[in-house]
Amino acid sequence: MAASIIDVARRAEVSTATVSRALRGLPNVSEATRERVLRAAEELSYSVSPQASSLASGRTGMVGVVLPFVNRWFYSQVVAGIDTVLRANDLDILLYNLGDERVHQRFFARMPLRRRVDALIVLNLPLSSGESEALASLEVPIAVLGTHVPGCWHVSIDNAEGASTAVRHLINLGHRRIGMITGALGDPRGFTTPIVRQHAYRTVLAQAGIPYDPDLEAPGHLGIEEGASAMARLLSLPDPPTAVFAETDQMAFGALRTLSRMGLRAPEDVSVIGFDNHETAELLNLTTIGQPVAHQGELLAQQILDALSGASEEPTRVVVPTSLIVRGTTGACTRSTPPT
Amino acid sequence: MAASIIDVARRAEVSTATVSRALRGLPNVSEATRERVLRAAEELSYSVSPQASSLASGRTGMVGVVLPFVNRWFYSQVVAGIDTVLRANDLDILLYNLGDERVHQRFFARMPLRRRVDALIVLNLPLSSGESEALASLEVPIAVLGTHVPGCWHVSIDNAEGASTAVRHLINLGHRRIGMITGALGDPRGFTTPIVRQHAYRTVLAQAGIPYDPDLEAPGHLGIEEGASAMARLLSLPDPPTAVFAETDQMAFGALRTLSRMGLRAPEDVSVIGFDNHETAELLNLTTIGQPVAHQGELLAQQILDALSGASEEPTRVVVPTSLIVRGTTGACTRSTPPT
DNA sequence: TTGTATGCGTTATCAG
DNA sequence: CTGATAACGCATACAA
Repeated sequence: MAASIIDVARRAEVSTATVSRALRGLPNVSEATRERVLRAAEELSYSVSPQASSLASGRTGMVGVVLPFVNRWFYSQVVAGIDTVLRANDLDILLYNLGDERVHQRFFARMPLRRRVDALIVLNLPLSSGESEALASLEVPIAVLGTHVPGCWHVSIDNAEGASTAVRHLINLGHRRIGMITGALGDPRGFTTPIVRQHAYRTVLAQAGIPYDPDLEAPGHLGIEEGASAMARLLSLPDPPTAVFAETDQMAFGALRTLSRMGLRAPEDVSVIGFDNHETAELLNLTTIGQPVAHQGELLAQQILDALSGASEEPTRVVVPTSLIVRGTTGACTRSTPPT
Repeated sequence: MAASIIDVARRAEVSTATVSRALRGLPNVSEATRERVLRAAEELSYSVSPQASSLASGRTGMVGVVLPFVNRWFYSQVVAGIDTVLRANDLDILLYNLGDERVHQRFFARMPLRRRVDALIVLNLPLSSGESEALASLEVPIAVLGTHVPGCWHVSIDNAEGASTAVRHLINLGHRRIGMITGALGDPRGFTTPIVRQHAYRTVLAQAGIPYDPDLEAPGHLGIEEGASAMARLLSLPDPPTAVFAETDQMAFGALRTLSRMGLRAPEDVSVIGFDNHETAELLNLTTIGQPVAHQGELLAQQILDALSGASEEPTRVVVPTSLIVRGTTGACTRSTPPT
């Protein structure tokens, strides 16, 4: 049996209260007794029971991290960022991977982290209002990545800005016939990012006086395969685009694969730009919109720390900048546009 | 304040013991009272306090997952596999990312999951004997991926077999001058996988009667960049290899990049084979040795369930098969070998 | 089948 | 600065 606080108290010849204080570094303990307690604890290789401690103090020392896909590059990167900061403050991560729709349902039905965590970090999950309320009912600070939820701390990138930059980059290169490979627009859970990026695409084209052509929007549903087939569809148009903006790098990868399989090259035949700066983007020399991924995780964790320490009363919102990363898949338009 | 078991007991007009039994589905409760209890709990939106429950029962409902890098494809994939199985059994994942050496040290110094978890899953972490003992002292079932630890459950692939298959594939294609890009051999923590794969490479060459040439072994230290420079070194040899086995797909990616930047092609100029079947391997058409990644996570989780349920007394070991996945980067040797 | 009573290991509130 | 003691919320052995 592991030693308990009582054993330590006996050995140090003090009360359990004093042991508790000494071990937690509270101020009102004389150096002499603190020494004695620490030694006794050491000798018994004592460690506090988190459960008992939580039960008595109300704090759990754990932060729940809820996300849709642990196994995707973006999310695993964010988790790593969160971990860095939380670990340094002795907070543990309780992971909830809600990729599967049924798991998602079950999660909100049973609320397994009720009373389990001191705070919550939610990554890019579209939440119904009922679900938001359910989370709020946990009465712990919540930091959200992506979607904004009232009363929550918030970190995100400016998707409209990033997407606009991407499309403008293509326009600046002389392209006028610009396609977009969109993704996850039809997902029943209603992720908002795809919508925002698509809207920016349309807006920038309109601002540039380029007429809207629905054929140039190829829905892809995320994923490499989907990006590939979307690109194939664009290329089969009577008047195919000279440049393509893919909503995510993943889809851009698929687009590039289609190009190379058809014997076409980027940017000579078609310029391609993605979004995310996925780790593979550099490998494939893909021009893209970069966002600091792990850093967003660190920011979320920092917000949690602020909330927990009471350093900041009001939840803050921080928008991190994206940046255009020009690599080899975008170039000047060489084909002329058709007559309007 | 959240409702406690006492509130439920009062409302259902039974004792707290009965509430506890009814809620956990224990057999010796009449249907009528169970109904009443469930209803009362529902009306009060009651949920048990995990801390109190743990304290009283000794079980925590959590499994610790300790790994070196959450943000790498391989590990995030394994975690997803683990999550699938554990989640289905209402076990939570407590994540410990020990990538940083200092974090690693601190982890073993403080053993933060002592009393926190019912079981432990360790992914590919090379452990000193002291560290193994420290984990064993937690007195919970442990499942280990990769390295074998006495007394622990165990899942792994046959690295020697896989690497041998890779090298034999090249030999069968007529290659005799075969290089290897090795990785992480010098890591102070002493991962064993690199050593095993390298050993297999040497053994197979010897068996084929191909003389050993140390120049053909290019240390790369994992990572795309390292793979790229390792390949550059191999190509700069007076008598460069006609085929290269990269210890991991990541390093193979770097090798491919070097080739394409130098205007060379795979397999026409140099055949390249990797190991892992990383998600990007298909995209780059890389021939590789595939291993079921998420599945290994599921197996680990299943072992933990077996251990926890007492279904199996003795820890089991399972070795999952690898498979040669032939894609486009390996082909018949066209260049003749030099005179021995 | 149900209730009673005790223990689980701390923290925190008082009093000293 | 230190000690006694009441929570904390539940599980379980035992009794009924």
